[in-house]
Parts: sequence; C-alpha cells; structure tokens
Amino acid sequence: MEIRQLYYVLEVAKCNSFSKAANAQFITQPAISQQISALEEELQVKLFKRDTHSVVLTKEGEKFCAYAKDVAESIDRLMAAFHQSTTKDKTVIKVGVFPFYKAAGLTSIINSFFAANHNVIGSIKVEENYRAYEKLETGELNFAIIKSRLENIQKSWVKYEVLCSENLNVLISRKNPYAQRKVIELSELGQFSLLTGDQDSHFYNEMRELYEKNHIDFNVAFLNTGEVDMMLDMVKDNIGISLVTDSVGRAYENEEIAAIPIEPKQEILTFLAYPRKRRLSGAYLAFKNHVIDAHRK
Amino acid sequence: MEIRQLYYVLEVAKCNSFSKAANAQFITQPAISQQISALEEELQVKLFKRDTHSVVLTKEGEKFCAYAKDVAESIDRLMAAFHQSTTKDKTVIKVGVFPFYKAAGLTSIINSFFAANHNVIGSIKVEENYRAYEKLETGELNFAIIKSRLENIQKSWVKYEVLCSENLNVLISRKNPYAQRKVIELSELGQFSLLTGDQDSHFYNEMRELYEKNHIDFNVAFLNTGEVDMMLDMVKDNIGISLVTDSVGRAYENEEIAAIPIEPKQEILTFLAYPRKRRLSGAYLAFKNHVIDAHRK
DNA sequence: TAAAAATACTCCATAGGTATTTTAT
DNA sequence: ATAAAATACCTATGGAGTATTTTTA
Repeated sequence: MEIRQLYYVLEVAKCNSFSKAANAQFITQPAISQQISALEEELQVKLFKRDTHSVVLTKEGEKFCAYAKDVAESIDRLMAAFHQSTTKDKTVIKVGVFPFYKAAGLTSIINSFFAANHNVIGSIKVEENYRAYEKLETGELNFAIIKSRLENIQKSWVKYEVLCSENLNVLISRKNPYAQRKVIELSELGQFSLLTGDQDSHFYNEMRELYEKNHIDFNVAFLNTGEVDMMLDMVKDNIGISLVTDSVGRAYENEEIAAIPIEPKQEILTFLAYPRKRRLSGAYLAFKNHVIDAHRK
Repeated sequence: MEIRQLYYVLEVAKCNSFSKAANAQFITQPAISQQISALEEELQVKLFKRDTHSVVLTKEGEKFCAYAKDVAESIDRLMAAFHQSTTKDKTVIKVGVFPFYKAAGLTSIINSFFAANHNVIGSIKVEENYRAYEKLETGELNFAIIKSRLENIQKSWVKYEVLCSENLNVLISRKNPYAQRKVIELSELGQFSLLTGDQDSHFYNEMRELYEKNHIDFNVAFLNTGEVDMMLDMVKDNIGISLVTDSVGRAYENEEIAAIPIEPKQEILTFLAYPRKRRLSGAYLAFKNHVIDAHRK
C-alpha cells in the first residue's frame, strides 16, 4: 500500500466520483482507477460500489476511510512538525512576475487557473529577475515569469519554458519628435535618456549589455522602472524613454505616449522559470501546463 | 514523502547502521542511503549524524522518529483491520515442498535462510503438486518447490525458476534380480509394480503420462507414496518399485534398496514456483534468490 | 445514448541494483 | 588499513499518460 492510494480513496469518497477525484488530485481518471483497483486487489476488498451515475463507499470502504483518515492525520502531524504542507492546507503556488505583467495579459491567465481550481491558492508578487531567481532557489517562489534575452537565463538550477518571443519597442512621449517615426534604429538609442531598473537589477544589466554590445552610449535618466505609474508619467513628460516588449508597448500606447519598434529587431523572451531540483507534480504541474497552454492560443 | 522512507528511517534508527538496516529491509546499503538522503533533502533536515563507526539520530531525527512511529502505528491499525501484515508481524514465508524434500537436501537450504534472517518466519509443509498450485493461487503458500516434467508446469498464473534437472531412477529392492543391473531400460518398467501418488495427484498423472507416452503397461501396485517411510518399506519388501530422481535415489540407497538409472534418461526438473500476480520484494525476493543460489553451488 | 469507469498500450521517472569512491578512525 | 556511507551509473518496474472500450441508468 502507498500513501498516494490512501489519499486517492479519501478523495474519491469525498467527490463520489473517480473523474472528479482525479481532477482534484491533478491526475487522470484512468490513473486513479488503476490505483484504487490495485489497492482493492491488495486488500482483497471492494472499497467502492461503482455505477455510471454514482460511486459510493461499500461497508468495507467506510471502514477503510475511517482508518485512512487516522493515517492521514498522523502524517499531517509529522509534516507539520517539519514545516511541510499537510492535507489540510491547500496547495499554495507562489508566482513572481515582472513589473509590466498586467499589460502583458498575465493577470487573466493566472487568475483563470485559480478560478478553475478552488483547491489551490495563488500568490503573485512582482519581483525583479535576479531576486526572482534567488527566491526560486530558496523556495520563496514556486514559479517566476520573466522577460529576458535567451543568453541571460542559463542558470543551472532553474528549468524554464519559453512562453513567447517579442521584440523591443521604445516607449516615448508624443512631445518628442521621434514619436512620429515608424521605427527607431537601434544605433539611435544613445540619443535618448533611458528609464531603467535599479543599478543592481537584472533589467539594468540587460539594458547595459544591449547598449554596450552595440556600442551605444548608455545614457540613463532614471532608475527603478518597477514603479509603473511613475515610469509612465516620466515617459509622458519626456524625461526619458523606456524599452518594452510589443505587448506592453501596445498596452501603454495612448494620446500622450507612443510605442515605436526598434530596428533591427531586438528579441526578448518571456518564460516561466521553476526550480530544477524537484520534479513538478500535482497542482504545480497543472499550473505550468495552464500557463503554457494559455500562451499557445 | 513515501511510507517506505519512513520505515527505512525507523530501521536505521533501530540498527544504528545503514548497512544493517538495509539487510533487515532486504535492500542494499546504497538504496537506503539514497532514500534517506532524499527524505532529508525534502524535509530540509539532517536525520542522522553519520560517522564511520556510528550512526546516531540527530535531535531532529529523534523528533521525526516519534512522529513516524505514530504514522507506522496508524498504518498498522489499518492493515490489521484488513488482515494484512503489519510492521509488528514478522514476515512469514510459507513453502510447500514435495514429499522427498529431505532426501533432496532442501531442509538445509531452507533452514539456512531462516537461520540467517531472524526477522522472517518460515513455514514448510509437504504438498502434492496440484494442491501446491492451488495454494499458491489462494495465497496459502508463497512458494512451492516442485518436481515435474517441464511440459507440466505451464500454469499461466505461476512464475517459476528451475533449480536443477535430474533423471529418473528405479528404487528397487535388492531382493529383486534387476537390482544387480547397471541400468534399466524404460521399456522394461512395465514388468514392475509401481508405487505412486494418489489417483488424483500430479505425481500419479505424471507417471501415467510417462508410461502411456512410451507404451508401457502402467502397472500400479500401490497409491500414495507421500508416506515416505511406508513407501521405503514397500520397496524394501519388493512389493513394488518407485521412480525417484538421482539425488533422492542416492539418499535412499542402502543394503536393502538399490537405485538404478533408467535409460534413456528421463528428465525431471526441480523448480521453485510462486504466484505471478504480485512482484516479489523484500524477504520473498531474498528467499527466492537464496534458494536459487543454494542450488547453483 | 450518453456519461462515467474500465481497459489497453505506451512512456519515462525513479527505486533499487552493482561497482566504485570517499571518509573517518 | 579498514569498515561503512556516499556517489556514479544502470536497469527495470510501475505510475501516470492517451486513446479506446465497456457498462448501465
């Protein structure tokens, strides 16, 4: 007997359905069917009376559940004593996102997962890339959705799934004559003051690398663009430009601010990062798949 | 966390040694080492203080064991309620053997396993082949050591390991003139009265098939040779012959009884049978390997 | 006939094996 | 030097997946 099987039985008993229990446990119906059959075979007892329109515990099944709850509780006590999650706790998925996540449409993607899965709790926090990486390692975050150039994500202890690829745009005040342009040449960027992240941030370093590689004057006007509203005001007031991806640019474009594509295209990836060490399963795997699927369509 | 890991920790705590615990759990030292490391990693806690000459629980390890015992007990209660073996019970290995097992040297082979493994209890019972098969299916036996011709063991629900291959001998009274012979031709068997098993027994059928296949008069003198002493007396008194394998023949040969090889050789296999359905593990696997190894050397 | 469980098969992650290395007395 | 645990690597089992069939209200 495996603890897993015991939890599956309790879940089926709760749901009165193999399919629903499978959903709740983030596995498939055949998987739960097999495991319960295996357990019934091992114990030489039918735990459920199956029927197309109802699944009910047999007398023996009731007995099993009584004992199983006891086992589950003793395991919960152990897990709680070692600060691990118990069956009483809902699974919490902690996600770090980049500052412009809302404009990039992440809110609805993330929310739809938690709306569909009431047995899971979400936690979203804006995190600077470097910080997000650290927090993935310590376990403070389960996932981070990050925007970065591919060459900057080779951390050995994270796995990642690329969600989409976009290109950089200049977010610029319509007061600025360049706002009329169809495109801005990469080489012209030195002419603008740049709004960027803090000096020790991933974004700052990404930008600096981009400029230096292309021998552009790294002309910074202001740090910490994490404060989105303030950054937008600065752009509007023509204090400086900001470099953002297509989707973010489109979201912030208005009568005061323009988003102009950079030529040649500067590719930026959006990807979902998570710790390499432990394999994803259950709700975590389902969340990963949800985010990937949502980006595909 | 897996229950398995929990049991391993409790065993190591009991043995104060990874190797000894591995032995007790019938796995290897690296396997136990890995599982405990994995658990420590998961719980972010060192459970044991390792040292070449001692393994002791850490403070956290003590705590873990306290909770783990609780879990183990609740699982035991569940298992007991469904007539399954608990951690309190020693594993019982029930073995059915053929009537002449002692002469074939099985006693020492089987006993040496249980002598070396005090955490396992053995149960040996003489069983007629057909009966043994049934009891393997019902679970009344875990293993059966059987002598049979290969073509008669194709039961789909047993697995088997061939232990040795021997040839049939005629066990015959020295009073009988044929006892002088170096060999007895298969075709000559019809001249003797045969002592065999009960009419519904596997042995009886095997013998009858052998005779019929070779067009020999199936001249039976007496049934039920399971009673070894009586059978020997009957042979001694020249009431009939018995057909036995080389090793058994050699064991029973004395100044009153001779064992004469049959020509052409009639091959009989000795094999270890066990139910196909559940995969062997732990003590059962160890027992299987022990029996096979003992026959190899 | 439609909804749900069972079955058939496939795949891959991992438990446990063997061989070897490291470590500490 | 030796005894025991850790590590590296490999194999094979079985848990969980997809696709399909069976079942019964």
